[in-house]
Amino acid sequence: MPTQQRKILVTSALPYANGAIHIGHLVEYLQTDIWVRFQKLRGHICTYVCATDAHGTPIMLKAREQGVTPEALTEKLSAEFVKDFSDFGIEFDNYHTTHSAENEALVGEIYATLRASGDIYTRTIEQAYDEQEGMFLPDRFVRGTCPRCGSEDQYGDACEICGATYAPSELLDAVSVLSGTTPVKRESEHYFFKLSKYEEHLRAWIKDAALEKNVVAKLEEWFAVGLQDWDISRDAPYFGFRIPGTEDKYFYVWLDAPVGYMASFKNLCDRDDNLDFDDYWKPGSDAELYHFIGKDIVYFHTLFWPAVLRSAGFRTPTSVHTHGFLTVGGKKMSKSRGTFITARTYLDNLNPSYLRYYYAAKLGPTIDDIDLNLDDLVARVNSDLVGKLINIASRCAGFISKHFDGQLADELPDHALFAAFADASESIAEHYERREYSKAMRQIMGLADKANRYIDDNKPWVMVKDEAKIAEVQGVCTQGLNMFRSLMIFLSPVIPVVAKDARAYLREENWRWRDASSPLLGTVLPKFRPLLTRVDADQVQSMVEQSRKSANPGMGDR
RNA sequence: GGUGAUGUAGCUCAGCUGGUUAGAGCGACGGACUCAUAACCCGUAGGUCGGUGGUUCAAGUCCACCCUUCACCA
Repeated sequence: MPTQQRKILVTSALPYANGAIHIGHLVEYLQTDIWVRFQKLRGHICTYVCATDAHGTPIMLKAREQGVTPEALTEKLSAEFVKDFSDFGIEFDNYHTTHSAENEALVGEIYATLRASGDIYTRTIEQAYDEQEGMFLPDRFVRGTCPRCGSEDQYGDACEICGATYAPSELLDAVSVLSGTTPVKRESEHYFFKLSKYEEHLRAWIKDAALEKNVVAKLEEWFAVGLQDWDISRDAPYFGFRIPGTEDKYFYVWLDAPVGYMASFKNLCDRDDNLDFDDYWKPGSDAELYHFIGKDIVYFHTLFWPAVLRSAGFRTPTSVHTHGFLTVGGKKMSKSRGTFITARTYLDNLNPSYLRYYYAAKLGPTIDDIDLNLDDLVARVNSDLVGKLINIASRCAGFISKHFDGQLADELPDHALFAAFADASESIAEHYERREYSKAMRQIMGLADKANRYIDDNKPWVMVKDEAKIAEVQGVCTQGLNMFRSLMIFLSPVIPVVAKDARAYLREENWRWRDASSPLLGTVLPKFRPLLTRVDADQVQSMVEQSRKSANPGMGDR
């Protein structure tokens, strides 16, 4: 049992407002949501905040392309994000945006402190400039021929064919993606953050944070090369916050994005009397702070962010939890294969509980990629969730309602068996705590097998025909339903909606983790209704078809 | 290209610091049961642990090279 109540602040990476949420994004939000729900179930004070990442050149250009303001674009997408997340049962305590008053104030405050500490300096750099559009071009907005292998139409930062990295100016026949004109080199003054100054602090922090070993290995590489100072400014036109004291310089989106974590929390604190911003963010805070992220943004969260926090006089994160990418059928998500599945397309076809369970069954604490195999999803959900777990309740419920007016026995016939479930609770909790969800799921399903075996061994359908043994049927089914109940409590962070329905069936108000260790007795239960239906492979197929069509709208025309 | 990962039964994955006949779940096959959303229970088969070479009394487990897949290179 938890010895004392912890204060925990958790974040997921902020979704970037230039496209829809897809099943790859969901790995992270589901991983985080499960962890947060688990902590709350354990009785800790756990706060989960997120926000829309609303700034930067891609958003500015996308808005321009659609003929709307960036504010309007990001607000529209934010609303979609919120709906998608909520329909997947992802329960934020607050969802905000980086384009907010709180964020602007915090970024300004942090910048002022950084400057005062002497951690900011300016330097003139040369960059690709589009004269027709009148703006500097991010590397990705310049395309041309790779100087090494000669592949055409490559991005300005790296060649997708041979993997070479270079500056946009090295590309042959470079053109601006925006205007199609040839970019010129132009000088501009940029603001830099002295990251190199924090190398020692970062090394110490990395040790304390106990980062995953592959993450540490990657960081070691970066240290070996030497930390470069960080360019935190961009020239106008740019959608973001203007740097105080300048006319046409803006904070780079990656500076204000992580500050968005703080801003979202601040926004929540302002209307929740039980939460105090400083209590969580001042140095020496006794609260825990965790960022869940994907492995693509390790750099920003394990180097820049802790260094900026340190320089700005805030506490640093307790740890950063990094996950891998999602592949579908062993390959990258692909629009033409129909495996680029948006959250909405999934929801239009399948129950979110399926995906929540499937991800949980595959997730561990490492940065390894996880694979979504659609046939495997069908098999696994049907077998584990419906075939064994819910089946326990389903096969006991009928006897209880038919022969005992729905009433559970007052005593369990097999205390030792129930104790085995209670005893497993700490080990399962440990797995959740360490984000070893796949291990937790395996252990839970092992117990489900045990429960089914118990029912099979005791054969209530045989006893029920024998007058002398009919009382035993009530006991056996009460035992069965209690095992089911404990397992549903263990699984409630993963499949909250199913758990809620199960709880309603059992006529209980709410569940805490420790409730799994004490049986429910004597209650009169309502008629049992199926808690989850099997996945139909046809539904999966139609989801894939739909994804393929919406990704290639013209293909059906011919 | 450099760096770091990854590759174990049809599928999805466990295998800690090298040590008896390599494990699980699902699927397949056989049997049993009929309470349950054709679910559940018992049993069987199935792997030269990516490849080659090496270190060792002993290697999925260490080393080298090659191949697959993936990420990072700010």
